[in-house]
Amino acid sequence: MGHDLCRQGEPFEFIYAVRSGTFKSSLSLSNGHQQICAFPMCGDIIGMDGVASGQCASTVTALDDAQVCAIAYAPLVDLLARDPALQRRVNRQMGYELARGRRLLLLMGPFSAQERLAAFLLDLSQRFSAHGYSAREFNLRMSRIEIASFLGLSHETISRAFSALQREGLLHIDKRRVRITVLEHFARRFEALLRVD
Amino acid sequence: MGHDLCRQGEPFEFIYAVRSGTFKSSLSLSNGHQQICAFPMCGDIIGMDGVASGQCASTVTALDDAQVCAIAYAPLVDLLARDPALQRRVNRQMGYELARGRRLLLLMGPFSAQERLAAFLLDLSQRFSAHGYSAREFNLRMSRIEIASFLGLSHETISRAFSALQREGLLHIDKRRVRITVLEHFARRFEALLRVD
DNA sequence: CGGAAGATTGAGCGTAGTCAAACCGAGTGG
DNA sequence: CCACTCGGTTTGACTACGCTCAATCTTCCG
Repeated sequence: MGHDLCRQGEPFEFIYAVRSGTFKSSLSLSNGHQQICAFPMCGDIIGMDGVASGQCASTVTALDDAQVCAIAYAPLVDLLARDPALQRRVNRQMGYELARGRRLLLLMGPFSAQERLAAFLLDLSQRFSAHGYSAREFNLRMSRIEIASFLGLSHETISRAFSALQREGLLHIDKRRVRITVLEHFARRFEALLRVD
Repeated sequence: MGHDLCRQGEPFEFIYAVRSGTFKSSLSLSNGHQQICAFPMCGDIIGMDGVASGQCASTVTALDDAQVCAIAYAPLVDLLARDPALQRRVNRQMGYELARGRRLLLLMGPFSAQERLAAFLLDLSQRFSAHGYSAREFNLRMSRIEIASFLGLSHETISRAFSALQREGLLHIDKRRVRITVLEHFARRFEALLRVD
């Protein structure tokens, strides 16, 4: 918890398959600013973005107690050559990450603070439910500040957006506990955000 | 020119290596909004984001006369199994795309319109110069509206940002012709934007 | 108890969005 | 040749959303 799985700029050696827990991956710029660019969790692969440069492209920090499976990249490459099925799996995963990044980029465009936050919660909800947890009620592992950085907003705006969603009766928020009142309502209200075509 | 290389939702069959020309890849949402998420050009690989879902994840449109090398994906997979060097190359390219996406996401965060535009121009400049063209002077292949969509701004704001950069003497803009007055000044003024750590 | 970090809320301000008008160049057709 | 349209661009005026600064409150931990 709070520990770094890898740090931006370090030599790239491992990729990690997340088995449990939540992480944040962040980029820091030379001007001191820091931006969170993903919240990897169960089922995600961490570190693929270091393949190209040979350096870890981002710093990945655990937000809670987590378990990962570290996979040394160099042997993996050999293994891939001998196991086409595995290779296909790795390629698919990278394609998945790419597509997910695209979708996210989309969010940052012409959407209001409330819409961004709603889309973020919907995304979380879907990922939780894909792994057997409740889609309606869950604990956020990340602070308002981290959500803000991720969505390109200020943390005060995140706070206000939560309050606004609650005022509209769409969810109940208590600290980091989120309960979506009626998932169908919520999803219908914001479905256009993440659905393509 | 103006033709689609592939369309969002179509079965995924090919990836394309760009030999010349410029493209835009865009996502369209169910609410009708459209977002440009990349401007692939010479040296880039298009279509990797379809690997995971088996569908083209975005619509890719030529912005000028262009040449691409189409590579059928299914045979490529077999080939990769027999050619580890090529496989490594493909993985690197995907990692590169991933990292590039991350950097972009970063831009959408807490940066002003002028900074985003400048970063966009710097990125273009670097890509042009990497392929033997002038880093100081080039033609934009895309409209203000397309730049706006890409950067998550309105096209009027793009226009104003160009004017502002010109007023500051950093560049000269005439329709789609861009001349950066002193590349070093320009880069120093905005270097923090894309440089990590 | 005191200090620190997180969260919420308010007040004021500024940047960028929206709406609108005008201009320009390229096509098209009378 | 000129009139017309259409898409792209620029600029202005007004508005609004979100940022900044600030105060307050809670929780957590030393």
